[in-house]
Amino acid sequence: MSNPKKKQLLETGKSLFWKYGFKRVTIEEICAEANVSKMTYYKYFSNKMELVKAIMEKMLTNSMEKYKSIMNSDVPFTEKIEKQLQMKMEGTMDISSEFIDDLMIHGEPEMMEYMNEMTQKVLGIIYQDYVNAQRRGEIRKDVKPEFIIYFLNHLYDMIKDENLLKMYENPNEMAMELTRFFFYGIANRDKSPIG
Amino acid sequence: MSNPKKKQLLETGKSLFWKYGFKRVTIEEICAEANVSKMTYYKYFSNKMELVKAIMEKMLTNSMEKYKSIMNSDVPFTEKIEKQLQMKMEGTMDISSEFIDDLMIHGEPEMMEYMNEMTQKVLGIIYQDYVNAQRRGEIRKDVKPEFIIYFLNHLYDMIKDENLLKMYENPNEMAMELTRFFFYGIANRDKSPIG
DNA sequence: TAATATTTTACGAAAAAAGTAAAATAAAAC
DNA sequence: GTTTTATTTTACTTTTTTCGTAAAATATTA
Repeated sequence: MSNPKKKQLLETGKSLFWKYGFKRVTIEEICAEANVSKMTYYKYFSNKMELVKAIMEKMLTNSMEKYKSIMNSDVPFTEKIEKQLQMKMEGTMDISSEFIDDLMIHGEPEMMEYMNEMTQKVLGIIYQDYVNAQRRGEIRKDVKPEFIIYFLNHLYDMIKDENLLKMYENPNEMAMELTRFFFYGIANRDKSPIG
Repeated sequence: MSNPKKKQLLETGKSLFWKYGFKRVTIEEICAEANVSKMTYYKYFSNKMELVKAIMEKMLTNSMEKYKSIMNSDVPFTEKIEKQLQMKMEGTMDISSEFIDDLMIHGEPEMMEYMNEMTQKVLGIIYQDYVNAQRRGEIRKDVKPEFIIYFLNHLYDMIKDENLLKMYENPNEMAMELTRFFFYGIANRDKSPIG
């Protein structure tokens, strides 16, 4: 990041959004905390959502970078999955529940659209990874790649399902469960057909 | 608490205030979360501050009850102090930092006044305890009771001092330090003149 | 059924936040 | 040291949110 003022805004924004969710945080509050004037804020971001997006984007970029480095490493597929479950879900992708609440439950239409774009983008990359994995015989050959995409899309819907969310202590736990299910099905993991 | 609706409001209010501080929480939000209509809210509390006060009062009552039960127990004075340091400061008196921030830094004049009233009330009780303790020889005889009050009042001011606050990880830690200092001075605790 | 409590709807008033323009300062580049 | 560029300050208008209330509808209890 070249600009120090912009960087300050991104960092302060993130820390405040993480604590309170972005609905409760005002632009002026961010500016005050970041020691940046409101005018300068509007120079870089035309409104609050743009800052949210920028923060998301940055986070996603970091996240994807780590994801790729795992996927490109030379270890068995299952091991890659393990690493991702541990790292990506709870580590790098550490979205606070306050943030998720604002994002999902209080779903601003503009934000939802942006989220979908992002998701599609990410899915595209993940999709290719799974196609490759399939070619190398790392996952079952009799699974249609289309089904993978379909299911991943539904995973996204499930995350928004409050009834499902209730079953877990926090969104993270739910995400872990869904991902585990996605890769291993309900079969005993030790006897998984993947290997 | 007789009324279930009122109770709901107090509980939901507390949990939301504790998380976000009362500035960020709206009355309608509390109502929605508590499954109480806005009209019913205004039946019991004429505005947001009244709810805050009620919550504070309840908390303070519980707190004072425990305080008294310790002070009336038949153990050495130092032991009482120890118990209070442990329990009252971090346990029962568990005011969240978000709440304190709203209370102190963004000091609403109305709220400050209320806090002062409360403090005076509490100080009165504590003062008597110290007078009694002094009579029984549990604390130094050459300390003026007036000084105790004076210092306790200043303790309150110190808590508001941002520069002092910065020195500690959280307000609780600072409060502990101040209280310890108040009772033991800077002398080595094992060789304390109190006993 | 009558009396009471609670919610819904709908609204106007007040307060807070968003967003903008122009002048004043500060920082950097020349 | 002057000019350019970036940032802040001030002071405002507009928009949005929140507050608080009234009256009618619904639910609860006696």
